Amino acid sequence: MARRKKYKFPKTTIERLSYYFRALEDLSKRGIDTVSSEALGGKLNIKSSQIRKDLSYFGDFGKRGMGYDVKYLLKELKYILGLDREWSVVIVGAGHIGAAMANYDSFRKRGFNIAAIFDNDEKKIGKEINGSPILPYDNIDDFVKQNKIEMAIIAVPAAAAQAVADKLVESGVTAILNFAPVAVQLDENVRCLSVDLTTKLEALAYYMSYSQDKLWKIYS
Amino acid sequence: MARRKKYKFPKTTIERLSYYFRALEDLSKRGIDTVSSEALGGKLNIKSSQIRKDLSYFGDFGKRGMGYDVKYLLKELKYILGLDREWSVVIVGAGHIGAAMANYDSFRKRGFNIAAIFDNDEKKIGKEINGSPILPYDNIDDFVKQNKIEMAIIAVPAAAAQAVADKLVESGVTAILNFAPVAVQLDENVRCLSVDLTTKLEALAYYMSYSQDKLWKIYS
DNA sequence: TAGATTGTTAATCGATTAACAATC
DNA sequence: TAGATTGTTAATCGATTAACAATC
Repeated sequence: MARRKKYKFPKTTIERLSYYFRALEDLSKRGIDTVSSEALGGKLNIKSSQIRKDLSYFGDFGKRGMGYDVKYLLKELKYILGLDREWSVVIVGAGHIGAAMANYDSFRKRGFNIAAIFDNDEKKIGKEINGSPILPYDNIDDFVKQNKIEMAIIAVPAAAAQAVADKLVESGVTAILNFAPVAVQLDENVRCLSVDLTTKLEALAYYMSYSQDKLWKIYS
Repeated sequence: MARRKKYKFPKTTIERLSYYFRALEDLSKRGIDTVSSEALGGKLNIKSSQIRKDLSYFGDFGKRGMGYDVKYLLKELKYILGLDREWSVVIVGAGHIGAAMANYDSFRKRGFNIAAIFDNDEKKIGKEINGSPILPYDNIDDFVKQNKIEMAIIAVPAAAAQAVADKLVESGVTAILNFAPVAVQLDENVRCLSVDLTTKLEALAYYMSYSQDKLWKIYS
């Protein structure tokens, strides 16, 4: 295996690698075994030079004049993205979003196994969602330690998120996907990505409000 | 009302305005009526100069030496973000994610009303989720037109997303929040934000994989 | 007035893109 | 070889930050 070339690249690159990976899977399924950066970019609405640059941070995967071998690049991206292994994940919060995440089969397909869901609600504890048990929140520390869980999805109300995150990190979790609409403050060696659904809708509302006079020309 | 000053600002600014809005709501609830950019930034992990710059794109909201009046800035941000009105939204897809969105009360609190949910599944049609009816997908065009729906949430499988988006746009929708893991191609006057859950987890997996030798030093 | 904090400028930093030599 | 397409350089573009004069 190749790779690891430069040690600095835009934060957005990893996200795009994930898009490339998915598009390549699709091409592979359709029996296409070679693709140029131009063709791949067309599919994804991304400039070909952007794709070549992103890939160049990790190695030389293409053949000049030919493009990229789909299967080979898939294998390399799988390795780079850390998708060549299984990840055990816990979900905290068995509400609507937590449940939706537990039911999201794309996670499993990618090697993310939902080991358990934690909640405080007596009525939910003991049940399971999509095969994953709902356990009492009080047991989370032991569970995370015993099962060497590294990743967690936080799907609790904003007010509880920071405490949950702290507890998770204390137990050994080092990557968090956070759905609670707050900026959780964490040690910098813990990776935390937030998905803020309200903010997305609000941004849409903003754009809608000004769809008419989109470029503001009025100075006050 | 003031504002509309500059006509160009970073794409990230609107998202941050939404964070400011939420943090100010919290301050307001706690009876605090003045805040400095420094204090607000501390709460959100955002540099004070960033906050001042973001706000400056829209007007002069603060008082030198004093900071910002919480209630006043809230009112202004509400206006800027387009949250001073109600928005009618449809959800397409009554699966786990669609249902979670319909149940997400923060939307309603912000003035986003889920007018209806559309699905093809006979077993779901006729039921309702959190007070919103599930209607047959075939009726979506009429419904959107009759109710002048402007915003939509797409929560269908990847393969169906483009067709759904096209249909929505044809019916008059101009803003889309897309949960399907594909890049939907739309006319540029339609606003589309995507939430790609798998990509988020994959990015975390990447960071986990290299948490040890985070800064790559190995050249191949 | 003295201290605090804004709004804005200019510098820095980071990401994208075009262009092209290298090479399959 | 001629044509295609890479990987990389350098230019451009955009976003963040520090610094500070203005002013409450």
